[in-house]
Amino acid sequence: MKTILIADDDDYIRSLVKDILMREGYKVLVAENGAAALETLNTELCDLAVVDIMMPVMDGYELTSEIRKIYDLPIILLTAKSQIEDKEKGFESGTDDYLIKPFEPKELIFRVNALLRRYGNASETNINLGSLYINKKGYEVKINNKTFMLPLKEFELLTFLATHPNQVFSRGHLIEKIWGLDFEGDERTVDVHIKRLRERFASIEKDFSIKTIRGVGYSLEVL
Amino acid sequence: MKTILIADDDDYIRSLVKDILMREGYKVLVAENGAAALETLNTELCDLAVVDIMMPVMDGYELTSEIRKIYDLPIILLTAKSQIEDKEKGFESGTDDYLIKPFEPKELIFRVNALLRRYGNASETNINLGSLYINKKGYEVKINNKTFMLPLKEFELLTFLATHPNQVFSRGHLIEKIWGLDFEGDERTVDVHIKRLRERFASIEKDFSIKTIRGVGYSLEVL
DNA sequence: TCAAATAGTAACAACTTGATGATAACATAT
DNA sequence: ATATGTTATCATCAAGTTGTTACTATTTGA
Repeated sequence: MKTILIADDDDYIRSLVKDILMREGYKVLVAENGAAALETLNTELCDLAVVDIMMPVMDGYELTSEIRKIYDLPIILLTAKSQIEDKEKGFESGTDDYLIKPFEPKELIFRVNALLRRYGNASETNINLGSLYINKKGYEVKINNKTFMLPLKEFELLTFLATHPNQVFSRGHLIEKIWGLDFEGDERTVDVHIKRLRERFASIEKDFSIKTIRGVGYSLEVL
Repeated sequence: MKTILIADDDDYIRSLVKDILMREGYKVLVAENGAAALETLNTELCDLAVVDIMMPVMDGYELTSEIRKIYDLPIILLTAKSQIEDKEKGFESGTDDYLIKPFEPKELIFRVNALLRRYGNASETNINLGSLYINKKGYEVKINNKTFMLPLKEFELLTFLATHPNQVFSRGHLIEKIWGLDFEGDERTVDVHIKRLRERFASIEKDFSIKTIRGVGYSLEVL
């Protein structure tokens, strides 16, 4: 699921945008000002930000510039003014798109979807879990910056567990998700792959481990 | 210089858009219909396309879908209607943005600039990736300043991989992008070309390599 | 404490997959 | 026509991956 950050000091707009996007199936985080927005970005992986221009202390342009310095996610500006100057200023600070208030929900949804389709997949293709980093597109696993090459099944298993950390999955569930519904084999197969993963990472310092919940299944536990 | 393709059957709009964008410093190519647009894309490297919805024979939606099958460049739709349905249809066919006629020149410029800043590097003529340098127009590859002359297919394969470093592509995907959708041949063909590339660069010092991800595909990994 | 249930492990064999070299088809230039 | 270079295909080999089995270890609870 993709995550969208909303930065707006206006309660009404904030909850309006939140409702629209949540109904569309996005996970939404809200921030009442620029500082809070930056803090949120620092702790959560976001795929896109919706930023209001008019905010006290740090306005939308400033916030956009600040975000651009560190993060590389698409930004939509909300503006009450339709003046051309605003558009230029917005572009200069690094906006990808803007919406003029009042806007139609469909309009917001279109622009969010369009930007995300093309670009916003940071949280979908990368997993960052403490010392564990997984790049799905590159089939690459890093632990404390040491790169591991895993066989496909082990990679898929680790990736699935890491997508839902601290959650226990039965062998049946894991087989269904990774091997597919038509897999006819033994559930012990999962045990063996878990073993291989543990073995592979045995010698390295890390802040996670694959835990066995006897009688239930496995989970990737993050300390 | 970035290249923009305009597809519109209306002479007036075509030359209007052309003027606006040329004044902004872009190289502009024009096509009077969908077929001509596809042909142009086939022979020229374009960074962005501005497509009118209302065109005879092949309308803007169709053209967008066709472009999407092969190319990966941002598309802006021009529409005379502001109906929501159009927006949805446009999104489904793969549009990145749209403009409602009549539009302000500044508005067009903003959207073109915003899209190009983020995605518009298709006509980027060189790639610099550590010790690897590729000049697309000159079909020239340099590694540590040593020049290599590659056969076309090898060049295209290397260039495609280098455009998306550290990303794994299936043989099917590579064939689609380099050989085209109508290639009927064996996927093993990719293996052979990969082998030739490796062989060719085997004796030279370099900070990249073509990695095999068993069961998935290949990626150009940069150290 | 002991038996039953459950999980961990090692070794193995079947299976996939990729690398490679040879070859033929094709194109191009001489 | 001939030589040269490019490209696709195929068969074969080598290597890596995967699932199974049998056995061991651990936990649980009667």
